[in-house]
Amino acid sequence: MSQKVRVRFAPSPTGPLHIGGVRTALFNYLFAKKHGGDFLLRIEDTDQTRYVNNAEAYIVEALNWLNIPYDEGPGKERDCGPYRQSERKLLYKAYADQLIEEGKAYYAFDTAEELDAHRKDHEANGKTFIYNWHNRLTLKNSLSLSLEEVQKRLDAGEDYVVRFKSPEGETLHLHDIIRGDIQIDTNILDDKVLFKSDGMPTYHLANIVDDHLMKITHVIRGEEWLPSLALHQLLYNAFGWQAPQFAHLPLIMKPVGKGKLSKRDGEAGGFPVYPLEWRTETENYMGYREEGYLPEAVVNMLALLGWNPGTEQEIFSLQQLKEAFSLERVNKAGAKFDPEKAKWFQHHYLQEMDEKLVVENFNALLEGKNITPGVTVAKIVSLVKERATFVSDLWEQSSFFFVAPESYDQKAAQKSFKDDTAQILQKVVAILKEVDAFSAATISEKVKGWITSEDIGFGKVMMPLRLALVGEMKGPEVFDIIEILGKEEAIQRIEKVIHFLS
RNA sequence: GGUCCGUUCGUCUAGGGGUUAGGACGCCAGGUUUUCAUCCUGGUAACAGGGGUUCGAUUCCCCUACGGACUACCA
Repeated sequence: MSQKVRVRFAPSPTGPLHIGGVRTALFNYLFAKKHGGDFLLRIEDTDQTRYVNNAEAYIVEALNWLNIPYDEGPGKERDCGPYRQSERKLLYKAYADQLIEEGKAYYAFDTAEELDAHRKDHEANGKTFIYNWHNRLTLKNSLSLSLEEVQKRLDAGEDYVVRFKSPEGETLHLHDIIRGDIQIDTNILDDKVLFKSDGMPTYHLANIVDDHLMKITHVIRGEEWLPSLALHQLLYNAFGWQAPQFAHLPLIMKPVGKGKLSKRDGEAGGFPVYPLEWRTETENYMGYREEGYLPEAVVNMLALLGWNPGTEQEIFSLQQLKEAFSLERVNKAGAKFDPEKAKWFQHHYLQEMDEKLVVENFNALLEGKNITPGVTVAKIVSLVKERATFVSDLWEQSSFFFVAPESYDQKAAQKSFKDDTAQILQKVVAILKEVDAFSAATISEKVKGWITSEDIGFGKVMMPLRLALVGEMKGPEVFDIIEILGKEEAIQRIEKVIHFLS
């Protein structure tokens, strides 16, 4: 008997989708898929003044990149479309009118300036101006004005808004899946504007009407909407509609300091706050995708920010998340974002990634540096991959394979270049020349055999050798490096040091 | 200011009337790597404070403090 689960992600196209919004979308998606339901995307563009052109495309692209596509929405029209509120504009007026007819809402003619003056006035006295039962009769609206006066203003085409008539003296019993029972005294509610003078509904009206029409069963949204829950419930009651269930997600907070995560934190902390890069003439924000994060890493990291499975498992594929997710296990308190943990997830998923794909990506990077990728790239990748968090780290870890060292790390050189170093390296060159099957194993065997028989000491050979090949004290096994470099190149690099020392 | 929501290691969190309060990230140490990193092992570190209730509270209740959101003809 239970109806099909339908949830929606309803962003406002006012700019790039913030990581907190991404998580809201993700939780909606996971909840829907867990219950075999639908995940809809609805664009809430009722504020024309804040509309940003590419924002919707950005949102869609971000969801696709993260592999959390919507079942219904712009471009995927089904029975409940259109899915942009601006395209549903005509629909809302009738609902506002219905409430007016039933005496549950009213016209208000107060100008923005007048209301502003009231607010300033109250503020000056340390009070807050609330437009509701206690003063609505003293303001300019269809409750205080005569019928004729109201009609006259309407006929004259005067600007008006429609306000909801919040009830007086009731206690509302609300329920939130995450927070439990909440009680609200309706006396503190204000008569929210439902319909604006520009002919557009406000969020509150459009949201309730659309959720009802789109048969939404669960509203999963950010905690910033919790204070509006009472109004929304009241609206459902006023229309006589069954309200969906609500779940208000905790916010994502700044890694350091106070407050919720904002775009500025990303710049300050050197980490992305947006899934995708966002560039306009005046703005330029980095994105997880462009920084080299894998979508799996971002999804996994976000899922565990505010939710946990109750077990000690931390690595989750999207499929596993769909199975494990539940709103009951979402936390109540806001979570500080931890860029370090994000990197940890990313490191994990890079290691899991198909190595062929890593090689492909790295090849592209090499081409960008005007280096022609050779057959050795696959070997190089497998040798240094484990120490990389991003594909771009691969270069940092392996550049010496492609570019011979121009100089030698001073500290290391001081330590390992001794009087007899040139002589020792001379011998190494001689050994390398003799090796026919040029593999790490045989080279290693020959060189180590020689070191042991001559009782030279490994450090005296290996350290300068590494410095000759790499230029610094880093990198994988020396003999692996020699194999990949090849006989000729390896010898050349060693001879360069010999020359440098003499 | 008002309303609502919240508070376990530095951070993300598990737990829940009697536990050596568990895990992860980070950090530190040791091991591996005759390098660096990875990796492995170990370590550091928490129940905001005060009152109740109780034989016993970190767990339940109240207050305080602190944090957060909201308080637009924005969403």
